[in-house]
Amino acid sequence: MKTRLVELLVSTCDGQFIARYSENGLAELNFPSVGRASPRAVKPIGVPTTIRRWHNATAAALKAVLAGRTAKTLPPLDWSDKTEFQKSVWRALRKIRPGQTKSYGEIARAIGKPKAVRAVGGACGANPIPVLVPCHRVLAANGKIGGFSGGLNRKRELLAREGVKFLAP
DNA sequence: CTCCGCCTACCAA
DNA sequence: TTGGTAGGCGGAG
Repeated sequence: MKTRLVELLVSTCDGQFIARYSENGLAELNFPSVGRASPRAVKPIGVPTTIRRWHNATAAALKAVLAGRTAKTLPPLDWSDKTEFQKSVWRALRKIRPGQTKSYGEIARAIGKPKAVRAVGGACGANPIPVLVPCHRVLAANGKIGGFSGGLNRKRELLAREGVKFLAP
């Protein structure tokens, strides 16, 4: 169950990401939008202690991944109201280490649905917590970069920082 | 039910 | 190699 989300910003070398928390954990992470931050984002005061702790973890993890390193700890992720299929895909994504990649087909096989390749792409596109749930580490079967809802340039950049080589689209 | 998508394997040039 | 494409599946409306 997810009602009102608490919005907090994370300032990084790439701009201000917006993190949204439910009572269960981090529910969404948005890439910095062109322009200024969401006016709805609040400062980390008057925020429940639990959420502040989660946010500290989010901020540290985000900066680590943006630098091409492994996130030591993640806050709890709120995937309630998501489908089982999506959750299974995202769980599989979390097992891919920085610098490693898998193809959509490999993810499909990993979750026991070898033919749901395209649907895996759909779940990646619906990932509400990019970067921390590393959908950018999924490439097309031919070694090409594949797609990315956050914009291919971001995917290229994230992969480059992890030292990953890929073929042109 | 229909339509669409961060895919793939396959076939024709 | 490159380009076109049918198959397959989950999600949204």
